[in-house]
Amino acid sequence: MATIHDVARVAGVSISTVSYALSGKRSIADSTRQRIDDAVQQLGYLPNAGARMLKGTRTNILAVSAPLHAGTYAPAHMTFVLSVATAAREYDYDVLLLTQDEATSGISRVAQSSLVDGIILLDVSNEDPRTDLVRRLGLPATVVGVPAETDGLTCVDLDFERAAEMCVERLVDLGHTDIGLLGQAPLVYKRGSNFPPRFRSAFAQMGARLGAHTTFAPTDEDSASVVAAFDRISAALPEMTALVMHCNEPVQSMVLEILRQRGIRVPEDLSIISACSTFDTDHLNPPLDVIPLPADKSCTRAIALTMEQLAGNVDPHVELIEPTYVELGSTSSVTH
Amino acid sequence: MATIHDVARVAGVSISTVSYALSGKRSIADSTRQRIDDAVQQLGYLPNAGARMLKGTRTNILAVSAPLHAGTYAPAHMTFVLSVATAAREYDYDVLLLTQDEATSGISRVAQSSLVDGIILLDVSNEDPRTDLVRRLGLPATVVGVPAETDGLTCVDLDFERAAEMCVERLVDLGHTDIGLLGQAPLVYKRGSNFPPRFRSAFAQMGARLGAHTTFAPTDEDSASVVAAFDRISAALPEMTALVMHCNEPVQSMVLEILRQRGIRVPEDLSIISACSTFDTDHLNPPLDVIPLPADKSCTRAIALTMEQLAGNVDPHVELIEPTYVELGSTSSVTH
DNA sequence: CTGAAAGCGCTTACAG
DNA sequence: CTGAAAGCGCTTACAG
Repeated sequence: MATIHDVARVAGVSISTVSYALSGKRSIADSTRQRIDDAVQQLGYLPNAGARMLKGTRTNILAVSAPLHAGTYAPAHMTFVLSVATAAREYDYDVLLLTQDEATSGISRVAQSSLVDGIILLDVSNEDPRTDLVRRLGLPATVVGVPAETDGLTCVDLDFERAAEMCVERLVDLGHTDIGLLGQAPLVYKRGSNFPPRFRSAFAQMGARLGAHTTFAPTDEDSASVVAAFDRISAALPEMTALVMHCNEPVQSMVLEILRQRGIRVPEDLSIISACSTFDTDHLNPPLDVIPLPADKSCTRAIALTMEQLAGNVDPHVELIEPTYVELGSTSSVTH
Repeated sequence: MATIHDVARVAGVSISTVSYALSGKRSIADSTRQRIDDAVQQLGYLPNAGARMLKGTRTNILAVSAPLHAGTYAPAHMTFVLSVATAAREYDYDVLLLTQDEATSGISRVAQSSLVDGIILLDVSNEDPRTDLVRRLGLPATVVGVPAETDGLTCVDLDFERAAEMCVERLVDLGHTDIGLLGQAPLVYKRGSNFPPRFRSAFAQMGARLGAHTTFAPTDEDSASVVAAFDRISAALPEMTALVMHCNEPVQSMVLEILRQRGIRVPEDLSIISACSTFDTDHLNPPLDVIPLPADKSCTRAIALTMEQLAGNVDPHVELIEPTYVELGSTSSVTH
């Protein structure tokens, strides 16, 4: 690989001039800059990453801690990881992947060996050991999600409470009074995962406030569980005219299949909203009204907040992204 | 962060002794080693990554190039990325994630800046620009998959041809003579993706060799497409008694749903084999005989082969993993 | 068994 | 506008 010395030799200048020309940290004569640029081009020169790191300024690497919890929907998870990587590149940062057990233990390792400048935590639960770790290490970090204790942390997430409220408000506006909520895997609620319970309780509270009857059932991803959960909701709410689904895409498909089999029409017999889906719902049959979970927006923001911290602007806070409602025709007013 | 100088001071030795004690590259008096270990422990010392890189030996980072092609099943893709990361850690390597457009362009960048010691290519297609890139750069690399031209490359993959043959052999052994093959998304075959056509043609050839009638249909992931594809196969093969599914898990579920609706029993009316599934099929209803696509095995092997190259043993070749057949009761002999 | 010193490839005061 | 030099934190011949 070409070094800065090679470039300097070819351009006929000193290495410090090359360095300054590349960083733009002091003015360079046009002719000199031209010769340096040519030499860089000709040699395919790129500064040695190790040397840059060693000089102490920046490694230009971010760690992304991405444990894959049971019950987490892999495609959604993947979307977040990819979004982080893509957003990081906008700031000339690369992303180091910490998964499985290393998702926690790797944090100290990469921090203490000065391999990374900061870290992004994905899929945090309420009591997540990783939050204490980043607090203690004091390295720039942003949490995607909202753990139980946010003191000293920078967090960004969709406003799940608001999303739940928007669902209930819309349906009540349309005249619905009996509204079901189909949730994620039971395990997800038990594990102390954060956003599903947040959504669930905001949903129940808003229902109570607006005088609607609501009920909730979690479900695993297999079709037997989905049928059982749907039946539980129907039994608890015999007059149900609307269903909010805060569950993974395969489960949403299965529900639509069940409705088809039973001759329940959407939205004539049942209004449906897909809440916080990572993926488009317009290829579903029928397409579903949706409040998207904007992975790219969360991750872009998470990276921006981390860059802020790297610039020295440390200001721990929780940033909630306002949900948007997308109408695709799966809700209608109740016809008595 | 503590440096090697801090450790040396606390232990009362020189930095070279610390370095040798840590690397084990020369013998150290027990008492000295003890004091060094204590100091390391006490200070939480970990060698600076940049300094290690700069010394030129190793960065201990591997890049994983993981473009997410349209039509690629994200959970499967995710499994491969995670498996690579986990396998790399066994050799004390971290993984840098290159995705999207950077999956290709990032390769030169990280290689030329000496950020990584080697690279793993995921999801390669027949004519993949990344293969030429790694050939040209000459850096240690392993391809998971088999591109059209493998000269000078180290590749590892499941033996898809053999897997297809095993499916046909087993079914013919059981007396089946009319066997359908449900494939992946049409796009996948058009794009020049590698393993789906490999599977498909080996399937057809083995069918012809053993005197079975076979037919093939690709399908997208939505239920309308799946129904259409299944109907096409049924129409082409009215006497069909066996179906091989080389498609994503959601599609497999949909097929089983179709069969249920139509009263087609598995395996009494139709024997089914799930080919090259990344995930378990035992939660399906019914569980399906399967030839698993062993992501962990491929990735573990890919990492091992890359480590070999790093050790100087460069020996480009294609390594095919022997498929295994797992019986779960979804196939039976034909009863005339 | 241990230490002093060179050098990896950069960045950035310090000098002119 | 440009250059010579120190130093980041290691590893590894070279010496003893």
